[in-house]
Amino acid sequence: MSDGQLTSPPGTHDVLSPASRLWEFLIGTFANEARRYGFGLIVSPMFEDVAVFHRGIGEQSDVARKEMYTFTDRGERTYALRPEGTASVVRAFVQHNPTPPWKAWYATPAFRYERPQAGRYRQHHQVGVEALGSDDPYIDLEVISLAWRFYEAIGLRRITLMVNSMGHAECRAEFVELLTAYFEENETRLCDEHTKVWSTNPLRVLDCKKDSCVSLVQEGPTLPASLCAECRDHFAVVTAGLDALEIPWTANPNLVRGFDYYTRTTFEFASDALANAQNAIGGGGRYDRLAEDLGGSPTPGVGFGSGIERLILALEAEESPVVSAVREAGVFAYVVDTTGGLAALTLTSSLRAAGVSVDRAFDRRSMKSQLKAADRSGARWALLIGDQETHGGYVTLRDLRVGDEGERQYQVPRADVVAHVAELQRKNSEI
RNA sequence: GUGGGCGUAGCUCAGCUGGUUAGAGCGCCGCGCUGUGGCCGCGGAGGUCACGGGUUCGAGCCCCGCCGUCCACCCCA
Repeated sequence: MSDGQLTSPPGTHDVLSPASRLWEFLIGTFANEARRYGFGLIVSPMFEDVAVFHRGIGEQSDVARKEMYTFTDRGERTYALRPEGTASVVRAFVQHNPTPPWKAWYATPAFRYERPQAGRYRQHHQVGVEALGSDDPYIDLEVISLAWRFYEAIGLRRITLMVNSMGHAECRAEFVELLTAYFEENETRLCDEHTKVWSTNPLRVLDCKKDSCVSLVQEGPTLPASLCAECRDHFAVVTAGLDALEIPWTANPNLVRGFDYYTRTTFEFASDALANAQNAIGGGGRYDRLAEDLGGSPTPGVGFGSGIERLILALEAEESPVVSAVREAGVFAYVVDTTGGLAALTLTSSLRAAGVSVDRAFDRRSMKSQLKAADRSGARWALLIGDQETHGGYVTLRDLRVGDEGERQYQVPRADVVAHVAELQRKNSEI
């Protein structure tokens, strides 16, 4: 529609109910899980001084080079919409200097200017956690296990966890040196693309999918071989911990991820149900230099983020029963009032105060029409109030999911209705 | 940034080699049933055929452009 109709910008989407119920479920489940692990919610600005991201994710990263939404405000300050979650959380940590270990979770949009396609959008959404102030590998394990338990809780089954260690700054630098020397010697064996651009970010070649790069990388220096004893030990504790928690994992020495801030532990979760290239549903790692790079005192950290849109794609691809179950959940009761609407006003108010989820009709529609709306709402019960009920001082309860006409309706005194329906809802939720 | 497919009703789509009032299913509203949803029957509302040009006696259909969308590459959530 380019006929003047205003629409959402390219690569962005409106999520309406009932599809958004899945979002409520995912974010709500993540919030519960994060609280259970002792993480507190952080709400921070969706835009930051562009330096936060340049110094954070690295100026040579693809995201910083070509995908950032940068703008200048009226005060001539240069900002960028956040392309990912970690850098701004660490900026907030540096600014407020909370007592470590500091554990924060978030749910936020993230913005990247790129061509939209399956599972990739210009505005997508992530839930995630960051833990700052400890380099203990057991805190890496808290982050990874939180992610794993979260995926279990939302019903994902076909998830693969890949782990790797980048080493600390010296190991990493040494590896990059070895890699650079190796590529210089064998430049002709790189794929066409990387022959031109490999030197800006040699690590990128590691996850190139072209045959030429793949075979070259296989024969070249490896990250594990470049790790110092301390980094090797750190990684060994992480993998042993995964085994102790019975979380299946595979080592992937070529897993480097897109942001430059990673040190030591890196990991990524992929869905086996997603066939396309966008099968990563979450990932993260350790970033022991990031706080320092953003002007704070040296503070190690580890975190992870997961894309909500990707989680939904993965659940759908698995044909998870969770998807339909969550989408079909509606209100529990629906008030049908053919006496004008005042009775529905007071009854819905009392029911809601008692914790019952209830909807009603408006516009003085016919009973037939209101019942139709009740049916559509997904409500289990219709609460009928007509002239008979008003005069008799009762409400008729109609079970909308019973087929047998004789068994589906009964009357409850007006004074008892709220308690009665609240009880029905309580029993229903036990099932 | 590069390349390809597709834009017809709220949704999913049909529309023959260009031919006169543009169709279906689902959804929506109403009626059959002056107090009762889901099934059934009947009726109704809803479309400048994305947009702008062009060719033609005539364009939803052909050509050009443009926007959007989907998909692939790069890379990621």
